[in-house]
Amino acid sequence: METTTHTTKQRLLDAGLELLLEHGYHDLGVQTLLAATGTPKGSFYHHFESKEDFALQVVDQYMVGVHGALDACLSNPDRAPLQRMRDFFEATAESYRGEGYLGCLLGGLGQELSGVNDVFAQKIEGCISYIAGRMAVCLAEAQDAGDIAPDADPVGLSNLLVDCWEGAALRSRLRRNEQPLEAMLDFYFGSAVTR
Amino acid sequence: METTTHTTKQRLLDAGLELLLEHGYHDLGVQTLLAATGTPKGSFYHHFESKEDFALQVVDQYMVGVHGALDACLSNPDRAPLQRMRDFFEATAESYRGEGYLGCLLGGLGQELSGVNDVFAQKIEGCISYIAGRMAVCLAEAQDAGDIAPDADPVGLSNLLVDCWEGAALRSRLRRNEQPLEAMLDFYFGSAVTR
DNA sequence: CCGAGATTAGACCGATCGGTCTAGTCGGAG
DNA sequence: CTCCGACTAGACCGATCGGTCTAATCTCGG
Repeated sequence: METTTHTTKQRLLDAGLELLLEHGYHDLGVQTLLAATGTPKGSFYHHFESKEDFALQVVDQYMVGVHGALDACLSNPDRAPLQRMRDFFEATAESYRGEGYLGCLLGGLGQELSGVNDVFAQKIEGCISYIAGRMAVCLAEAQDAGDIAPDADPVGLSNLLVDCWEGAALRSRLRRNEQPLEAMLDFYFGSAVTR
Repeated sequence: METTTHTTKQRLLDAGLELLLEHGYHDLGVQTLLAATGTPKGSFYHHFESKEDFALQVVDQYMVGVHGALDACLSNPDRAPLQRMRDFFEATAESYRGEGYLGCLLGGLGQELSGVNDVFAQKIEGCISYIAGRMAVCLAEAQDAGDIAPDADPVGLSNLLVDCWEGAALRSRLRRNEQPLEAMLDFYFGSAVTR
């Protein structure tokens, strides 16, 4: 019926968001996922070709949320471009808090699988570079408004931002707190890009 | 005889540095390691209690190299403090190049295992914070020399540096090139900290 | 030259992995 | 009511996992 996709499939994807973030790919067994959701194995393999296919669709599911947050934050007319960007990361940090500071799913799967699986490497790289692209648009607006240096490179600065964010998210996962995230944002928006 | 530790054990640790970086923890089977080094299983479990024990000792082995590079770079009297710090990361980037840009072992294992294994989480956090501590010393020197703002926080800036580096290393792994690493260093040393 | 501990050697183990298969259940179109 | 495709249900499969065990083989002090 294609409403919010199928409920069983959706339930699996939602559980996948949580479980893949916590366990990573290889440490999450299909059985664990099935037990956590009360799903029989036949259903899983009806909806997904394989565990890899499942994880890739979980990433798509993750990106649905990212798209939503990007649209909500970056188009806010009441905020300056740089403020809108920071709003997005503050909202992301808030959702990390709700998960117990386990870092970023993209970073986690990217780190674990990109050495060995090109499909995943390219998928995650595409997701991250998409986010950076959205940031670059905002940085260009900030440049037009005179908020950052006229000779700055919005694309370069946007990739830097998401890269450093991923690093801060990893440290946040190691420490289970928000401090690295906030420190990174303060540095980037407070003392660095602005000038 | 405890010369450079035992050769079989050392051979396993050296192979572990490579293989764990490429495969990560769960994707690297003990059998693969044994086949790659021509070691029988009995030897492996004679020298190591378990696969986890092995990986933890590989991290120790990794840190031996890090200590060496830190000592070599950070005590160079011919370079200013900030230059010495950048020297270290440039040397690290050079070694990443030799591995085909697979990122950082600490970041890789930390990301994969810290959600599920506290021993690893604390081990990796300790390693990263040790590196940051060494950087903080150098930043304090830079502050004394007037190279960074007198009100800057060396400890905070040093953690920021290693966090952002780990993020750049992840992106470098996804893209298999050095660009994110250099961009991050240019930003940090070029336009940000200095002032 | 002997004996003992360190190390090598690899067959073997139960558990778990991802994935397949067949049988049953369900809901709605005709 | 019938039928058919979508979905559920879980037993089952071979492969591989980390780890154990026993026996053979080195190494070297006495």
